[in-house]
Amino acid sequence: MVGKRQEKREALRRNLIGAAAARIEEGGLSAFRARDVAADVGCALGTIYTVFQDLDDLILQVNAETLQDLGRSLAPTSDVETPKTALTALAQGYARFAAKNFNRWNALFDHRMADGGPSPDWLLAHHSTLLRLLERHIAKLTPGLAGEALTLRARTWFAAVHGIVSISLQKRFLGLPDDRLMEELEVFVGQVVAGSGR
Amino acid sequence: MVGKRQEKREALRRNLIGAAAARIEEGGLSAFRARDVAADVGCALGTIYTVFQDLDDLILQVNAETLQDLGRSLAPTSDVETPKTALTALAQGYARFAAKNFNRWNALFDHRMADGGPSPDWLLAHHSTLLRLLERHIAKLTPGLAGEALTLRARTWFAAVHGIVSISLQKRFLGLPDDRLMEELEVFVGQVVAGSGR
DNA sequence: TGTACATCAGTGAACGCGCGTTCACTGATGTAC
DNA sequence: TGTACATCAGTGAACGCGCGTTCACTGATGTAC
Repeated sequence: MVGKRQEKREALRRNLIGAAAARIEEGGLSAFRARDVAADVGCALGTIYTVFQDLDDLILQVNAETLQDLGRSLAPTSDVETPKTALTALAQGYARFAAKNFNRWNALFDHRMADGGPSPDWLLAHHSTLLRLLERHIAKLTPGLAGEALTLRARTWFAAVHGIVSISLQKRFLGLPDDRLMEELEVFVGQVVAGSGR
Repeated sequence: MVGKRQEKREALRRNLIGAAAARIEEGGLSAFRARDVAADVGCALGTIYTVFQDLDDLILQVNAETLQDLGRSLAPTSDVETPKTALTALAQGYARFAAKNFNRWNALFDHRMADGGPSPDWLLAHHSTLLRLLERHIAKLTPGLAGEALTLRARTWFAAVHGIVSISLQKRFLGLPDDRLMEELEVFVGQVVAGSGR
């Protein structure tokens, strides 16, 4: 049976990604070690390198999964709502996901390619998918906007919300208090929506 | 002369911070090495540790300087302008500073305390000073807002602008194209200002 | 079904390098008389 | 002003550790006949 080997391989791969995700969530990217993942999965250190090119590769796989999880947790934003309701729900859903999966979510932004180059295309595609969730509602809000300009506006919108969530959650310096975050997001979205009607 | 020793000491300290800032600006925090700084200044490796507690300490000093530079470059925002003009100028000024001092600016947010703890108070104080630049104009915009609530709103405002600038400049994934950043900031500030009039 | 051989997933000790930090030392600067 | 001594800034070779990655090996799985 040829398929059995492949099945085992695939299971190993999933286990490694799962263990890596758990480790990243536990201690953040900076405390992430190949040896820990191997120990968690119960395989030899070298085994990781028979499945992934290097540690960076493994981290990218984890990030891809995180993006998919994020997408799933934002999905129930249907068309029937007003743009304001929908955009508020998306912003707050993003904040909730970030808070619940803090270190994995951070890894999305902390991780830099070893050569300093851009992320691989397949990862960028995940991002675009998520941005399209926003575009729908922003288009309703500002009917004149379409194509390139709409995509750009969605990016700006995401970036602003991300900034608010990000500064709030890494309490390092000027963090917003946690309990106020949801409130601030609602006010913020309300302001931008109110100011967009032209 | 006792003062002469202290003078030399102070000069060495400034040289080290200057060289460190240059190195950070050149290659980013992740490529920052004690040996490089020592070589640039022309002193021994160990000398760094006679002036600073450890490398972290030196990095914090560089960050403090960066914050001061940022403050200076934003300062010419006088009271006579409308809130919209002033807030647009501040947002675009922030973007300009970030673009010109990209790696030093990044270091402000990339750097984590070794023990995972918060930044020292004297560094937080620098942040607060900068936030006060915003408060002035936001207060004019929304007269009902004061005290704690005003500070919070200023933080949210800063975080949103920071997010837009940050996602744009680290081109990694969904970066806004550089030349559109200033434009997007203007539109964005316009929207929030328009939506704040209550 | 059984035997001999080939392939390849998985192993883990060892390599190699980078780099922050230390510490015994030295030479310059300051003090006492 | 000059000499002897004390202090302390500055030195840089060496330490120590962490950790990603490799590679010669082994044992399990699959194939041929």
